[in-house]
Amino acid sequence: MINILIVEDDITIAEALVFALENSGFKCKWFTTGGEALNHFEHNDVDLVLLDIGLPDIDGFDVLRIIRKQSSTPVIILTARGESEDQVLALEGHEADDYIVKESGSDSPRIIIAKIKAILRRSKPEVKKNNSVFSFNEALQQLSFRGEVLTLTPAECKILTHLVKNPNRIFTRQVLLNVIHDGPIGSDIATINTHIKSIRKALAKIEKDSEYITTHRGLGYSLVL
Amino acid sequence: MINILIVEDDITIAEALVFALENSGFKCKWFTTGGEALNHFEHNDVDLVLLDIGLPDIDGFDVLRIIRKQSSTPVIILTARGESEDQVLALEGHEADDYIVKESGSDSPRIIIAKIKAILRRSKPEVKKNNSVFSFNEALQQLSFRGEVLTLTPAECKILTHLVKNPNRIFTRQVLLNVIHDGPIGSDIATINTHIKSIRKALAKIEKDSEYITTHRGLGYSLVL
DNA sequence: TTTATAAATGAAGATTTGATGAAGATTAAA
DNA sequence: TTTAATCTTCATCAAATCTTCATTTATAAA
Repeated sequence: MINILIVEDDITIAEALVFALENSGFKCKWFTTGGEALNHFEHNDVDLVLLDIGLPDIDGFDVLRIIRKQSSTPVIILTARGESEDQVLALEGHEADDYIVKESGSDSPRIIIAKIKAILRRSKPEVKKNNSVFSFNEALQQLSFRGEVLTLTPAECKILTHLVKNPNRIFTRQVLLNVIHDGPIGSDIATINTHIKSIRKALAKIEKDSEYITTHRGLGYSLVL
Repeated sequence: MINILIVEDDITIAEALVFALENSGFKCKWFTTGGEALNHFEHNDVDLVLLDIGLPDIDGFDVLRIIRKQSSTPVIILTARGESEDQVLALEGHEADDYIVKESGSDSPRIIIAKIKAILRRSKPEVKKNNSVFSFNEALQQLSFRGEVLTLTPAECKILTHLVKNPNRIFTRQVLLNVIHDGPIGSDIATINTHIKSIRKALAKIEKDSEYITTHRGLGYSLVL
């Protein structure tokens, strides 16, 4: 689930954005003032910010600066057509990741979504997750726990990655088995027990008695975060 | 030194770009055809590509696809005003990092440079650093390791060059096979095992037990720097 | 508390994957 | 054409990993 924070005081534009983004599977939070937006940003998990420059209370660039002080979350500036100076300022100031010119054209939402995807692709996943205990290095396909790289076998890594990406959800052994094997290969369900054991052992090597992986008797396993 | 590869058949635009970029401290290589550009890309250290879509020989998107096959080097699409479809295509296809609309306005170069800086900031900095262990002599097409020239066969050199240019990333044997062969020639995947063996042997001749090339069981190989 | 069931554990066997060395095939050079 | 270099294939070995299973421990219900 990717969370997008929208800061925009024009209701028409904001609602169009929210509509388009939620249709594309993003989760949106929309605020009309910089103050509310900053408050939300500081207390929630935000993956990307769409920021209008002309806000009623604070200057958009100040919002950007305050965000940058505490995080490297990608910020895309929303700017009205022709405000070229703003664009250059935001990008040159080593602050914004991109800008989008607000247009009424029908392609506009598609371009915005495409840009968001392009930027999220670039931004490092472990930076995005603020206080995450687990982090995943996409390039090396490595999971880290409390900053330390876990030495896991491929099957163990697949299981734990799945749990990390879907925390606080119970998965049956059958589902976890499917996570390991692409096809419908029939292995004994109990295999998962052994894998879970190994994963717990790997976690314990870094932090003893960490009970991140919970057993749900008769159901399966979950990762509590 | 940041190397930028420009692919643009319009001489006026290209020269303006080169002028602006070199004035900002970037080093530019300019080609008018996709073929020449790809050839240069495959044999040199390129940090970012500015790619025009309307090329005389190959379609710009094909160039982009071929680049993506072998590397994650940032690519910015250059597009003429109004070609909105192109923009969406390039970004949605999970390929380009951004696009720029070519304009004659005086702000245009400033925006381009600002965008380049913004993207380079996002793209992994570790790719550029720590490369003192390996160095590439462009003129002689030779790789050196700890100052000593490596005696490698062409295939081995291509593989290792690719790993050196993209360190700390896992490449499947299939991808590394594509690096050797331009076309889709079908060789046994296991061939790569043998090449890797030879490369390791060549490295060991200079530094024993250097574990630069890591095996990722079930996935592929990576170069750790 | 007792009992039945589920899960944890440890170890052994089966399977998969990669490393290695050598031989054959292909290509390029003399 | 001959020769040398290089690429590819293949068989074998070693190691990592996956799976199974018997045993012990924990849990929940009667």
